[in-house]
Amino acid sequence: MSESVSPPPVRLLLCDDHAVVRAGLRALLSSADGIDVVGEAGTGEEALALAARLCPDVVLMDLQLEGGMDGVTATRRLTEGPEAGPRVLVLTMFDTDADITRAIEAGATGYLLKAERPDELFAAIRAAAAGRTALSAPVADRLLTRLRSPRPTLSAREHEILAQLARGLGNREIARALFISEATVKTHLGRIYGKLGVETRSGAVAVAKERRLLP
Amino acid sequence: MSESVSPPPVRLLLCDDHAVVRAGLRALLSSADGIDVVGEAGTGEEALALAARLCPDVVLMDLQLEGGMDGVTATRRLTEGPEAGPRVLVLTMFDTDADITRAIEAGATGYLLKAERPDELFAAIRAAAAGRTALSAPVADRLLTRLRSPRPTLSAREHEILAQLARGLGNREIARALFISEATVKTHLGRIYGKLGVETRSGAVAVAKERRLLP
DNA sequence: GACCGCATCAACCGATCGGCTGACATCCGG
DNA sequence: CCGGATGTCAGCCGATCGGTTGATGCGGTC
Repeated sequence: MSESVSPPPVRLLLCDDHAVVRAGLRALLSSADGIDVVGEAGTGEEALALAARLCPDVVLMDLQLEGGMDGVTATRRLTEGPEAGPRVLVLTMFDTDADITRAIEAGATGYLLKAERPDELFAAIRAAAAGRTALSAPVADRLLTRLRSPRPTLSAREHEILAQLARGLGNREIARALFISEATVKTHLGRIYGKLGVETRSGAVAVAKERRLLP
Repeated sequence: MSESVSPPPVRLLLCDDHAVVRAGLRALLSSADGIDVVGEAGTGEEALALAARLCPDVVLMDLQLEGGMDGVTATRRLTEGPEAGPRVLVLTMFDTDADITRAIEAGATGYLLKAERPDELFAAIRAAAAGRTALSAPVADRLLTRLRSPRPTLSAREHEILAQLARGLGNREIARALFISEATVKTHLGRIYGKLGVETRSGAVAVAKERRLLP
């Protein structure tokens, strides 16, 4: 090695809406070499404010946040903009296609599952600080599967239809809600069924909730 | 006080399917006086086996467990039986009516949210060890609200119907799946609609997913 | 300009759903 | 022993759904 002294520690900001989990992570990470937890946030807004003030190298972000801003939005806000923001490492419970996609599109440097072993977490944080991507094995799997057989994505209009559907509305009511004719609603529904691989409205709602296509 | 020496520490068993959270909790609790983490389990089955071997005073149980046995079942198994088993303190993310009810029915001594402050967690663990009940404030709120205006609860059979409904099955298919007649399915569905306050199957699925009445 | 995806609409038809009434058996607690 | 809750089943009917075919207009892209 050309380095004789240890490199500066990674400055880390925690963002998770569960205080217990946050405290647990802080306690856990304090035992890891080269990682300094410089702050914790319980909401997306707090994370943005603290990041601006503390200039951490890495933000460890949970995607599921209570209240206003969700983790994806917070990630986007942290990484957008011209100046070099912090790297965002997503740490979450779910390896859903939609979650992974949105997080990566939002600028996340890595995507880890909470089911991962703790030393993987340490390694991923250091990797993220160096700008390298870190993915949990199941996440990487899903990405590759996706690339092999690209999933049809719902159009914006189809999402709106789906949202109304999930409220239990009938075709006529959906039509009125969106200012279109009943016939159009049926056309959209047919396409949605096709894309989601279902045959009924209930099935569509179930799949939509499953893949978190709806708020 | 009549005690001049500190009481024996609480022997605690962790059960959570996320390794990172588990490690975090262990690290966090190691800083608390009078609490000894004697083991961790990642599944319900593991929790039962370890509890039998380690005889912990308290099991800290997550309700959402991957794989076979869910947290409610594990709790029931731990607390049922004639001999004095461990106290089970539920630590979970959701303060849903259904979750709370089922956990308490299964024999949980307390119900804490992961959003709680860490020192509340410490206090709750000591309370549970002493056999006292510990509830997070939002949980207690919900229980009281429930008592004031009792919600209609779905019967076991209605839950099964709902589960099939959420798979997108038609009445005939649900009937075949549950070995009953189509007429019966319709009868159940009608009652489910009434209890959930909806008028369509899609609405029922949406509400069910909302209230986490389904796995 | 031709092509294609997306959104829009119409009309039709068979299958299914939702609501209704009424019935019977079981089980449990007062 | 009787009521209440639950689970089971039947028949009826209007409303709705799901699928189909076919058509129009609009915005991009090659």
